Amino acid sequence: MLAKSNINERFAARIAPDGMDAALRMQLAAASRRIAVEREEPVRLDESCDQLVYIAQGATKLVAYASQGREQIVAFHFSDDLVCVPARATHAYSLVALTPATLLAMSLDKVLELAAGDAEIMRNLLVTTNVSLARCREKSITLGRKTAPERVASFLVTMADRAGTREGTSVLVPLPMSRRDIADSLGITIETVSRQITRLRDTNVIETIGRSQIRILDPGRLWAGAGFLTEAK
Amino acid sequence: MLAKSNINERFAARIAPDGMDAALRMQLAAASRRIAVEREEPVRLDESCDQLVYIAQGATKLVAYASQGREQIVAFHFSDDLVCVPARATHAYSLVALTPATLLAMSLDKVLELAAGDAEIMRNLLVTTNVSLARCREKSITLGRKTAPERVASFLVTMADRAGTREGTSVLVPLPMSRRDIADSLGITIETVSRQITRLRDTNVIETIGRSQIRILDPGRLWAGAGFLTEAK
DNA sequence: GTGCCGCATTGATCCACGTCAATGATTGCA
DNA sequence: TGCAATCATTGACGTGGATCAATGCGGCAC
Repeated sequence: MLAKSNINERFAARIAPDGMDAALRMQLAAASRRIAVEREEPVRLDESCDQLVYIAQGATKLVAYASQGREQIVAFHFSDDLVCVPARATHAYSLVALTPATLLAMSLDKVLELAAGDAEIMRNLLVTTNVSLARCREKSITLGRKTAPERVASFLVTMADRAGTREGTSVLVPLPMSRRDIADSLGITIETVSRQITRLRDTNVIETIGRSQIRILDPGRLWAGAGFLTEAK
Repeated sequence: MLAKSNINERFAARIAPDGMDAALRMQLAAASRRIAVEREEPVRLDESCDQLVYIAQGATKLVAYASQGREQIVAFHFSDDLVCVPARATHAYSLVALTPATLLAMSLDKVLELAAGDAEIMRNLLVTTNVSLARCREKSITLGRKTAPERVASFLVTMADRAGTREGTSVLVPLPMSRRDIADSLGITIETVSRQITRLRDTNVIETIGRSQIRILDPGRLWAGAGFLTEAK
């Protein structure tokens, strides 16, 4: 478990790698709240304004809710990620832990106010937000226009890219989320996820290691089945 | 048609409403390129790095391409909007005009470099990006978890919010995009969009005025059919 | 006005994925 | 090491929206 002071330091280094003014560091520490959460525990946040959350340790999912109990996972986040949890809009959002996690939460407006004079912090927050936006857009394509086989392949390629470790020609990918989480992230059902993973295993594209790890044996074929298009039409 | 100098002024006012240094203004003008496009014309942009585009006049769509000619509209933009067109990722993107439009395009990195010392500009760009991110997340829920009737209702509610004009209890909504654009934005087919609009008209929720305008007669029922959920589950 | 073209609508059929139900495997705990 | 609970897999069947195919209609040019 991380001590509060250590978390604040890591957050400071995250938004200002070149160092931060001691006064600002203290103000940010005062405006932020350390939160420890267990697996599957939702993070209790102020929903009246956008919240900036620093994932000091662990992994989380950002979940959006539609009517009738439907859930869509909007993003996964891992250690040292920054995530903006939107204020209540036409849908409600919550941040839920995938693993035991230690977080630092604060109001985005408050951070913008405190760091109003610091262009470097603003720039880092902007770049981070832009990366989130780029990921969200890629997800829109997957959700809007891809078949189930392509969705699962896209997911595995993305996870391999974010958290995989190369082993010669193959890639070992940890899957810290359940099949339900994968399904809720891809806009399909757990049964469909399962069938697609089985199919990829049967065709020797991947192998499964327990429930929470897969090894990509043939990255080329996995990529080919993901429906990507890198060159303009 | 807007003159180049006027466009630059409006862009400056958009990212620095409280005024901008004359030197910076000139540097930004030098780093940016004015582009006029016709209806359905794709904007020719440098795809090697993220591009920041200011929509001075007109309306555009940001389109992402998947394999086999599938298209997903990631966002619509109107006058005075700022949009970041991502560099080529696992999918290609392009910005396409919905109406004749006048734009100002530049490299995002270049802007960040030129405005590196200006926290206020960074802040405005950050807030703008955060709004785009929030919209993209709302879209993810629609694409991932909603039925066709809910998608169309969500779309009309969103358009009413962004571009509608109130008329007593009803709302007049312009639809500058084709049925194909609506379909490509919602991840369904034009036929399904058409059937849903017909259904909404038959149940007196909306009325259609030509092809590019609708009037929402019963905003409450439209909202109720959009699958929104504003309170946490 | 009027005629033409492209977009939109409507209908019939199909199929990918959802749903429902049962079985099987993994993991945490005693 | 074995048990139980949970999670994942597999199979059978149903359905919402895609696809294919006409037909209708709005908007622009002349």
